Amino acid sequence: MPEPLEHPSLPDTVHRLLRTRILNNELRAGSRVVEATIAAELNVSRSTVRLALTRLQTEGLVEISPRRHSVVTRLSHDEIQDACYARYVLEEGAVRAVLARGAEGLVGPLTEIIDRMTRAATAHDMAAVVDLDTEFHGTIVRAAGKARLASLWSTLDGQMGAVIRSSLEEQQLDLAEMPKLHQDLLDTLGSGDPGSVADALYRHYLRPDYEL
Amino acid sequence: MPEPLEHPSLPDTVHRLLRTRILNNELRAGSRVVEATIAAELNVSRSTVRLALTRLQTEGLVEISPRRHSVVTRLSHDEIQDACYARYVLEEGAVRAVLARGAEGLVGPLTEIIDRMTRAATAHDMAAVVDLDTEFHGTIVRAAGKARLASLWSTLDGQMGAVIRSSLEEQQLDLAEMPKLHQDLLDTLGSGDPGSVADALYRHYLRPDYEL
DNA sequence: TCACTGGCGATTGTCGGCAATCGACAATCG
DNA sequence: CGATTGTCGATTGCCGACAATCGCCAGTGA
Repeated sequence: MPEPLEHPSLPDTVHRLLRTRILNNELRAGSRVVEATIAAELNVSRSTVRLALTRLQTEGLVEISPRRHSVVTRLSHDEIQDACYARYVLEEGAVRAVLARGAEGLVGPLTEIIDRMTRAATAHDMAAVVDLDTEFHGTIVRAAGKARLASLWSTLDGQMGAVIRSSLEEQQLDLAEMPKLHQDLLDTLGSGDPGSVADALYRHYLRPDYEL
Repeated sequence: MPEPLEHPSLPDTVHRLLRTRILNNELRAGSRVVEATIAAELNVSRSTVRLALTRLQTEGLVEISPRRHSVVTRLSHDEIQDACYARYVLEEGAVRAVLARGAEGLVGPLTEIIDRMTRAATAHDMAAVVDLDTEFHGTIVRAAGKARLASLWSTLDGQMGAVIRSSLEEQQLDLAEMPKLHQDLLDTLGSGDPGSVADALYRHYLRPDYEL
């Protein structure tokens, strides 16, 4: 299978760069993002930055006010819950498909991710833990073999990274808890019962007091 | 609440135009789409067309091969099923939220849509029926009050229009059946049981032999 | 003092141009 | 004669420039 050699386009690169900057809080929520400034800094044209920004907009990471300027999205509590619910719905749909074809192949990779997460957590490496969280859930979603589902899921990626970060920072969540939370999820997945996995996912993503 | 007066940007307009052209099969699946040609025809710049095309790409309506040209997506049977499953998952998630807060307010609007659909079906106005189908489901999804969910749902809009059209054309589906199918869905919705609505939705979107 | 108006800098919307890269076909070689 | 290479038109990737529009603020008059 001769892989077609992925060559990232310039807007792709800019998009990814800005994205990580936002997620690392180098670009604070609420701060203005000016096309020309970024363009000059990265030494690319404004059009390129522009395209990257519109992508970030569809991901919900920046808001573009026409004719005015762009702002890094500041997620309210409600919006966070909203994003979490969407993510939950998508992942539950994926899990149902995974279970229908048997989840055995997943246990190995997921366990390995949890191992790495444990190491990252003891090292207090927050960035790594967040990445591994994405990898964990992404592995599940991709295993469903539903391309559109996975693609929708990944558009929520950025926001979720922000969500986890803020949860951790507000100490509603302990870094050390993360591996355990995912181990629980994996255990439920092993049980093979779609209903209980759905429940576990719900608890994983949403607080108990969340109202539908 | 002073609505900010939506002024569609030029790319927006181009995007919508191309979209309807594709959905109306004026731009056939598989045919090439050349930026410069469209630009000249609509008397706008290539950059504008370009932006519209990238949006269509994220909606899965065109495929852009880097450095080559763009092609109107030709959906294989599997891809159609894939898109349908994604749509089903999202709408089920929305319905659960709707039911949790009571679906009474929905019955009126949905009945009215079905009425209009009946009239359109007897008039053999396929385009209208397809539009009303999206309106029906869109009304449900928006009623859930989950912004992200609705936004993800609407990115699948284009593809679903194509799906319905092809189903109708292949005569796996009769135009006259459409209102009845939606009435069934509405009835189940009235029952208030999430499980049975989920089943009904599944049947609505997917063939019985669909494998998860 | 305060509301309003008009100008100014800042920022985005749109544009057309140049260079890079592609596919197709012709020319060339073994 | 088949395979490889060189060339050419077509098309996109990226760019910088100009025009439109915005928010801000000083100036004006009541």
